[in-house]
Amino acid sequence: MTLPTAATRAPRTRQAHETRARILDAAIEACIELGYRRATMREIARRAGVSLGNAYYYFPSKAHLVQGFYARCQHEHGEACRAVLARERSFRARLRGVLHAWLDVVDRHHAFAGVLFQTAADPGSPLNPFSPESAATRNDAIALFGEVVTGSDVRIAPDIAPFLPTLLWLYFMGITLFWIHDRSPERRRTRLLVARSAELVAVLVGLARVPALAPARRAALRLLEAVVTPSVGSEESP
Amino acid sequence: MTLPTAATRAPRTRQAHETRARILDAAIEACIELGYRRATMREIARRAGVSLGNAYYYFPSKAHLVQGFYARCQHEHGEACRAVLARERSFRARLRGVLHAWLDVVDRHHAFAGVLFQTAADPGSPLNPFSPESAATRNDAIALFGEVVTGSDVRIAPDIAPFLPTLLWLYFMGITLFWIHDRSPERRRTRLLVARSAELVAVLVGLARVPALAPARRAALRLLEAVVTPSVGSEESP
DNA sequence: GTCTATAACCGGATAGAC
DNA sequence: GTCTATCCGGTTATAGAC
Repeated sequence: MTLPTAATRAPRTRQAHETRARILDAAIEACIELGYRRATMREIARRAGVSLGNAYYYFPSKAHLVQGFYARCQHEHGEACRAVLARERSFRARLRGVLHAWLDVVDRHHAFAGVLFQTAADPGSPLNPFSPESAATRNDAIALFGEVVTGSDVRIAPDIAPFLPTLLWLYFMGITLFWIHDRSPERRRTRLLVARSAELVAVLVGLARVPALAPARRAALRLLEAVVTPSVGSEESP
Repeated sequence: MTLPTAATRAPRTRQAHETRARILDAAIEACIELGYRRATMREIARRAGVSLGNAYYYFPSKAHLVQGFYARCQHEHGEACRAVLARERSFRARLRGVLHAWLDVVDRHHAFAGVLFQTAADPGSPLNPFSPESAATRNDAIALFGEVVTGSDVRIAPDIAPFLPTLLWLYFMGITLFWIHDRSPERRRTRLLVARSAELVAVLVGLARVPALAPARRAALRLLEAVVTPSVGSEESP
């Protein structure tokens, strides 16, 4: 999470690197403690023991600063998934496990996730999951869903296979979107959505190999070819 | 588009109503002309010939002001759809037509749609399509998709039918999200997405009635029951 | 009680000195 | 690389006019 990003100034000296890390840590801490709004740039700078201007020297905007927080969550998620993927063999269980692990990581930050997502929704923002700036992060996530598939016991229709990791990642984005808007106690609705939609996805992936469903598969493939570029090195397109 | 909303102060006198309309018109004009960012509240107030504070008397935030713009687009879309729905009978053509009509209406505003959407993405924003404040707007849109279904020649599986309008509306939201991020010339990718995904949706709706697919339909229904409240008076839930 | 205005406040972002 | 001073725009407080 202290890794320099294309969009932020890479520290040249050892001391600079530490300053940058201190600012980022202060930002994450302040966000958790105060929420996004009250974690003002001034407050973050104060906690880091630097001036406001100095914080902006390292991070061109508040959004860039928050990107570090997201990266940390994704890192934690990756760790949590290792156990799941080592344990489960069925596609459905692997998919469910990975999604629930995500909720386990992010749920305690639900309160300010909305504002965070708001920043991410701007096509011009570096936090935007479709942006070039977040390509590395995105590809890691897509690769994770690749593992969900390859390590499992399902047989995938070969023409669908190259699109599946990206598709699952898009599905994951959808779940996250639902979670952000979920106001049920402890986000139980999202948990329910995960359980039931993972079930459905598993059924659909199985059905894709049934010969009688060729017309539907053809329609789906034509859609995918038009709009999703296949893995690996994959990337959602617009 | 000058209709008072729950979230904005309803004008009591005739003169107040005109002032409110003037502010809204100025806002829309400024947004189109200058883009969202440069359409500052001060500039909008200046164009409307009122003070800054007065603008805030009628619209509690810039987001509320922009909601009027969205409402105008939706109104235009409704008009454009009348011709489509009168002309087309096939489900696929009706769906495609309604979606293309939407793109026809909004595409010229693509440049600042991103920032607009950013406001809409905040769960706390009145522009948020899932918010209580936008229930009226949302229900109108869902009703439109109800018309797409009922006026068409398809037979819908009866257990799916009550969910279909809301599902199509969610699909429509997804298309809009894609459009916002679409950087291809003239948003051709979105047009392609509409054509191919409408095809797929039509095929799937047809398949829902095939008896051999009962397991998939059951999984889908369990998902819908958990997470989507059925029409009419429908509302996506969280 | 309904409307309008002026003067702040606050926080993200920038300029430019050291 | 670090600072101070400043800009700019969304938002709020509040006083007065109808």
